[in-house]
Amino acid sequence: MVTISAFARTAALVGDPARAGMLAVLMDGRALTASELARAAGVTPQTASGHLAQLAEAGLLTVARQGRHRYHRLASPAVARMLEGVMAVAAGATPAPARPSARPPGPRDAALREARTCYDHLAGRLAVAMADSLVARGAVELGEDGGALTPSGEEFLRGLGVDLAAASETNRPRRRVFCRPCLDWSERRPHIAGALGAALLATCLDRDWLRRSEGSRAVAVTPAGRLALGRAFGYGRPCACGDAA
Amino acid sequence: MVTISAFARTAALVGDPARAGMLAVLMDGRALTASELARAAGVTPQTASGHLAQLAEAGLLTVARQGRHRYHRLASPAVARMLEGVMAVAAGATPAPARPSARPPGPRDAALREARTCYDHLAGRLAVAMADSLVARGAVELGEDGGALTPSGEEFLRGLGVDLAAASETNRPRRRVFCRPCLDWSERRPHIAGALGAALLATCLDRDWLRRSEGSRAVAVTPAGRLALGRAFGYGRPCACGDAA
DNA sequence: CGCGTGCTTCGGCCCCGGCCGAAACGGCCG
DNA sequence: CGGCCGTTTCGGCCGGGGCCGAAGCACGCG
Repeated sequence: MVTISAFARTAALVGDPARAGMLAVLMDGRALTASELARAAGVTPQTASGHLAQLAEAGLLTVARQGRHRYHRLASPAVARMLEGVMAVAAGATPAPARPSARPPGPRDAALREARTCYDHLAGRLAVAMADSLVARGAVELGEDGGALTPSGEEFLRGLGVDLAAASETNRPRRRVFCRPCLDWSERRPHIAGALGAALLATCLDRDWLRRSEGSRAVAVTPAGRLALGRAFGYGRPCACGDAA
Repeated sequence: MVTISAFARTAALVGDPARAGMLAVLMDGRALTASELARAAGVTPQTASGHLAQLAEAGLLTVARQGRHRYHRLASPAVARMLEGVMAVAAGATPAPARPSARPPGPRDAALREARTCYDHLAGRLAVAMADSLVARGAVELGEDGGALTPSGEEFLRGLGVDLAAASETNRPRRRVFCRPCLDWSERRPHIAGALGAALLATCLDRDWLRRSEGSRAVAVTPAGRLALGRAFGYGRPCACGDAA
């Protein structure tokens, strides 16, 4: 039985601005050092240290000591899902009441909105466009609570070089159960998460269609990627994805 | 773009013990009055009123005025999913460090562990047994991130009188996308949520196999239910479900 | 071996936010 | 109309917890 106090404690850990900032940065699935996280959260190292100790103690983070650095990462996909859930609610909640002090979207934010990693899969305009394209061609079916890869989708993705067998291995079940919608907080529309989303991202990185940026969750589309993603998903064409959908 | 502050604010709303208690009670999907929620959270009505105002303002709750009562309920399935996510992390996090002051499981807790509602579907030992049985007979496939109803499962459930067409209507997509695992925080094993889970609960209530208890999330198994659920899912038999699975 | 660096611990400050008592508001009933 | 009850608003109290400066460890390197 989960006590109310443990329940509240877990949420409260996410509810502090400094800790929330750290967790948001860790959402891309990478492991970061305490100092990097301190900078990301805008606090001094000693404050960050306290926060990280709490998060680790509660099982939200795992730490790996390596030399004199300590690398922190999200402890499990369950933690990432929880954070996604909070983000989805936060996105749908207050439609920006009045915060003109918040910086207007800068160039770096633009890159993030275009394409970024979200724990272990892609997010941003590119990811939403891919999801739209896959749904439009009948390759996947997406609901609010789950999704499925159709036989024709299986064939299509195999043709693209996506390693579906490896994707299945990371999950128990046999087929069609590794597809899950994840509400994109910049686009406010779903993209594909789960093992299938991870496999898609892995494929894009393997084939050098996308490259991670240093020190950011943004990913850049290479020229080869622009060609391949354009052909496969209509990415980059004026209006392949339905704005009115 | 979801700002870090909105993200943290949302989590912080869940992170207060009094609000967490209210939200946990509302997880069964029912609408409750402010006084009921105050009692559930163990605070005075005026304190509860403040909390409820915050939750409504942030879009976590919707309120419906009815006479001199105000009924509060979770604003959307997204909110329920977020709370589920937090519960799952809280359950996996601290394996009861040392809290002997917490009451030992009483008879009421026993009923809750046996069978209860979880937003719009079943949870507890019964729900886990149903999920196990459905997986064992190949009716559904459950992964960590999603699930699917197989054709044979579709037939089996239709034979039980589950209204799959109505279940589909509540979700956009055409088929097989309304099945989702939900980690049971008393059993620590997955049960079936999503539209399919809701349809199963609706069927059990319709056929009077289960009855809601007044003022609690617990549900009671009727004699007819014991028979029907035993036949359909092996519920009640000594070891029909695999403990070693 | 001693310095620099990454990280943690300790102590004290201070503010945010939850809590309740008292009182006002509004619908309902007798 | 008067009393009642569910709910809200206001004001003041108070405690938990975040924050930082300073100091203490641990690790690696020259």
